[in-house]
Amino acid sequence: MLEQCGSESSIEVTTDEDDESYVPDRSTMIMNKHWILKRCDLFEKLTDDQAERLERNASLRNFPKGSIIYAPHDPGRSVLVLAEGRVKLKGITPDGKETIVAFIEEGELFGELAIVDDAPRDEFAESVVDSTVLAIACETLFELVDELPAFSFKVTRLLGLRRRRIETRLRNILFRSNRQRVAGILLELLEASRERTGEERRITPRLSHQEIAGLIGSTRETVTLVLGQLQLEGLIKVGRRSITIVDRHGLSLVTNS
Amino acid sequence: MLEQCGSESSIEVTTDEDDESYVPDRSTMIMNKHWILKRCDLFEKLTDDQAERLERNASLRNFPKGSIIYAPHDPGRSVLVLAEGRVKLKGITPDGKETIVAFIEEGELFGELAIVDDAPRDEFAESVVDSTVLAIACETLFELVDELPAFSFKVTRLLGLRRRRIETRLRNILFRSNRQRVAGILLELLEASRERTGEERRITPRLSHQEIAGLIGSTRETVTLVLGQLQLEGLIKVGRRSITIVDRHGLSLVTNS
DNA sequence: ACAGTTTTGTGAGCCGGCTTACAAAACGAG
DNA sequence: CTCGTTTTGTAAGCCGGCTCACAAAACTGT
Repeated sequence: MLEQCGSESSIEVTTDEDDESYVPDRSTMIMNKHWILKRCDLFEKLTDDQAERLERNASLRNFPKGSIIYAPHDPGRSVLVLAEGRVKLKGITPDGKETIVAFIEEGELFGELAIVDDAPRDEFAESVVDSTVLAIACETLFELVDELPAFSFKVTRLLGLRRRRIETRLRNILFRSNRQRVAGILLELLEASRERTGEERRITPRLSHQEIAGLIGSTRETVTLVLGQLQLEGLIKVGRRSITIVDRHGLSLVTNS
Repeated sequence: MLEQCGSESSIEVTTDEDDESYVPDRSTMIMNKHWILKRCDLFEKLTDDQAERLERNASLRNFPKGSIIYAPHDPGRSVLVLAEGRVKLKGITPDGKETIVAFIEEGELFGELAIVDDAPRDEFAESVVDSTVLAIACETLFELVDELPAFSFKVTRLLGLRRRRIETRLRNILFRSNRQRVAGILLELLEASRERTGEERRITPRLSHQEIAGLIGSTRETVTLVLGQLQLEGLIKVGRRSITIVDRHGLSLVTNS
């Protein structure tokens, strides 16, 4: 369990060239920085000139499944874009349980609090599958913010939206039973899911019961139990790392007990 | 308990003139909009021209102790500055318990997620003492953001810092015992406190045990109990609505059990 | 197909914290 | 000073959820 690999691999922008960890496998061969930037909606509206400047100060790295991209107390002078894979932002409690803050999907930004100040990171970023990450130096972003007000606003918006989400999550956890928490997190995850099968919709970041427990501050066993109940009640369908919401409205009734 | 007054009083900017709720009592007599803006560090660097434009599109209102400034599902087209008093941002669980998101002190901004999009509010803002609030229309802020990049960055920074704080709070609640939560929230509140008595420091927003419970998702009785224990152990001193941290380091040991 | 790993299922037992129920302080207003 | 309100203190009893302990699937790589 929890093979906690040492935090020897802090990701920070150095120069463009000496990217020793660049491994030209099937995916990164095809992928270039420009293509990655265009795929991230924060950067899609940039001019070619601006994009190019960004690329010059960005470095691409590969992270095998389960490796730590950054850890608490790491400097945090770059903002990261997930080019491929999936990343888990988490904390570790003193007794070793992992509290999951968020999942990052392809094309999404993370570690963006580095923009705010130069405080160290206060969470782990771990690749849950083989991932490739683009690191952009904060200074480069500052230049962009200065000359492009629209871009600045997009950043503000991103921070704001994520804050709203996490505040909702906090309210959905305080004072609520485990049953309510599970129903709540399922609905929350459903928002971010696009996959649909007819009327029913499946939670797209395929999660284990252990991970769900990490999201709501519960245990694996209890989550298994609650999911079982919800299935019996015909609200959801569960499979291995797969949850399909059958009765969305019924679930929202459960959250609000 | 919880006298839930109806949400008849949504605060939104109308015009400057017809401010029917303007009551020129001892405090608002002295206070003018300009003075209020200058006191909020977000606006302190504005030119006189900009400040004046802001004032024209801002409206001042008084809220007696315990009134609702805005409620969930309210439009949310303004950003608010607390000129005087204290405001509590909270949610209400289905069974009537209040989950406190944050306290707002004089000179601080709140309801600022209106900048991000025009989604309705998703929390209550309640004045815990008689308060006067300045409402600024979002459109006015947008103009400012466009022409003043530095201002834009300040907003981003504000959102980012608050997000970091709330993420920390989430991690400090998940998987943690009530004892750990109390110790954690005390340290968190201490950060925002300036009041000091020699070596010891007092939590400045004077909180009741009930409110502390609302912050960490616990009950009043349990909080009373835990605070009693912590006092016995010589880590803190408790009085009526008053908590003084004696052994800060000892407390941080408690949080990380 | 086989061995090892990951994920899920299930149950007994225990405990922290919630509930309920009072009561004593401490405070504020008149 | 007195009455009403707010805040805090305390304790018995109960229960949701955690712990611990296995075991059966389901998936992975070889």
